[in-house]
Amino acid sequence: MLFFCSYAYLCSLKNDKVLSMSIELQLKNKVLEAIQQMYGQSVDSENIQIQKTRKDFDGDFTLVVFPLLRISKKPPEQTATEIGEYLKKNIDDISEFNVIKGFLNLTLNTCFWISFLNSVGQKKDFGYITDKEKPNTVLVEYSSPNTNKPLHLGHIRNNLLGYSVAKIIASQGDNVFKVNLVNDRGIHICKSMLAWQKWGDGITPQKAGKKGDHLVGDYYVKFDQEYKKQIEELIKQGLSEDDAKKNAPLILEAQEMLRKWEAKDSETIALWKEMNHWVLEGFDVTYKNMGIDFDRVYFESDTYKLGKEIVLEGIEKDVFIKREDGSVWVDLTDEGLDQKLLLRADGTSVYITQDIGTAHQRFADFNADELIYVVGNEQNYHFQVLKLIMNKLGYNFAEYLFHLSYGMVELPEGKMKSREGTVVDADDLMDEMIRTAEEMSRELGKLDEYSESEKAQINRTIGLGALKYFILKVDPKKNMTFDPKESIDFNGNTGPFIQYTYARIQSVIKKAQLRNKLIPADVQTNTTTTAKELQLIKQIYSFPEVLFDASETLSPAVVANYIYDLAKDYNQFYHELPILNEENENISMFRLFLSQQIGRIIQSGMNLLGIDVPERM
RNA sequence: GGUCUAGUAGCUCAGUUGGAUAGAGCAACAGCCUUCUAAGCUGUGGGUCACAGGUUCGAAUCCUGUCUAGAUCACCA
Repeated sequence: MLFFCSYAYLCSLKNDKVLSMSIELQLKNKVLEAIQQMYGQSVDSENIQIQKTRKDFDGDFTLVVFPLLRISKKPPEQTATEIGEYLKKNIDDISEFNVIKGFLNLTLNTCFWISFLNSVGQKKDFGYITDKEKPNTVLVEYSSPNTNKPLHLGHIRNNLLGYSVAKIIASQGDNVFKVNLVNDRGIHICKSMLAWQKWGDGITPQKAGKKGDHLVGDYYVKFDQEYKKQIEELIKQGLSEDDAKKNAPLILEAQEMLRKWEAKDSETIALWKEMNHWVLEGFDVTYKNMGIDFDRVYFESDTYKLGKEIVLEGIEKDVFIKREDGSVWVDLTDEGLDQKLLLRADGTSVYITQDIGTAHQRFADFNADELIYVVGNEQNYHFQVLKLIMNKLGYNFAEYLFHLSYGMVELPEGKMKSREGTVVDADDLMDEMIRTAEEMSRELGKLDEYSESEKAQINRTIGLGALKYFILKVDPKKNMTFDPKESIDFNGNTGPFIQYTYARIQSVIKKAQLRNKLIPADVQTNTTTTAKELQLIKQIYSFPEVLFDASETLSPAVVANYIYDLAKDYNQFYHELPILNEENENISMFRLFLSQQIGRIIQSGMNLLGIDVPERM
């Protein structure tokens, strides 16, 4: 290598994991040093703000000098200039600087950036942390469906979030286990069982030619319809609405069925097993289609009694209160909440009782350090209470329970309502997305020369990519609207746009091979570059930080938006500058290499979102 | 009523330890394919960052209050 710069030098000395952040650190230390030298004072390092220079200004990193004026006792411009001169003199990688108001913009030399790019090329999983000193064991519990109806759009958000967050956390060096807690018991399950028994006439998924979850869902709806009729009838007979709801024969029968189930009545259990089996088979198809999976599946029918003993122990510890009627409560009024029931007067468990038990069991089963629940924001209160209770019980893992609370997916006219048939079914939506991808491909004539199976594969990748990206690009905690009439876009800030960019890069790489151009393992650090190319390298530089941030905030949206920006900027580069057609061989190789690295990052980032990228489209 | 979350362009969304002139996409309009994939690129228009105060060199961002929307406060899950 002709040129020599400190980044390459440092790389040869140390493991470069640390270095990804190190230039900022180096700058920060030098600024501290400069202030000490020039103004004879030491500052809190918090006051040294190094940030990336905004696109519309010249420079790579910016020091905000306003907080330092107190010490320099000089105007902003002068302070910035003095520090700039010091840094330029003392850091080899700084090639120039400029000052605008109180902002000191520092530019690193091209050699630094190209050396960095070379180091990215050598790394297997750039941005991943592979050698964390003390990896945590993290459980991500997500999906957690009820086995009485098929999955809908809300579950899609849950599943995609859980799957992606698990991957993102794993990328930062922790051991992650994905767990599913299937809610396969309770009154709602009995409702569809009862309706099937009454009106199903022995129908099965095979006979009906229908997925099991959909078939069972039909009977859940049927129950509701018939139940409503009975309520109306009773109201006509003069009952109040409340009484009618409580005394309708159907609900009484369902309750009786639940009692039989709990008493392990063999007939009831047999029916329950059969129908649950249908549903779970259906879910497996949906999960597989969606491309998500679990390391371990729990069933509520196994776990619903857990927690009772812990609650009873809690009474002895005086953490909980037992009332005269025998019910057990926790008093959270000091924490600004209410009293909460933990065991019914008849000694049976409620929902939160079970969660106390399963939390305990999860930590024990996996020797876990953290437990993340991916659950909708309608249960914020529940998890707040759960955490407080675990805390009161003295579990030190209480502070490592996290509720990844995501917002509801709403339709333009409001919430989805299964009773009103406005639910967007997960299977239907995925199918529709794939169909739309097929139509687009056909219209654009993109896949004409490929075989049917190749076409199907690519359209699937694109259709699901559009859906997944559409959902994951939104900050999890925010509610989002989905308009079924305006189908999900394939242009602009979308999954297919990013996939297209990836396919484009692969196409260039393939063409390079055809022209016998070999992509080098690294490129010359003295290559002439444009601002656009340097900007792309700087964006690559941010990737590790983005993953770290996404992992900390449990937000795939951070990754999604980053990848979009990267793809957008790459497309500009692609349009402005020739790669293979560039006459200067060094430059051509550099651009090819840069393209390859960006392709890798797009793939890596999309992978963390659970989205595949096609080699062509 | 208490608690929590959100409110940014017509629509969907970015903007995260407070920093420079608040950004994308969609939709609308005008351009760019004999050259590496036009699912792309370029340009135009579009804003009282819900509102009012406060904190300070500086606020979409932090604090207080108000308004709006949603969630939740069950011997349901």
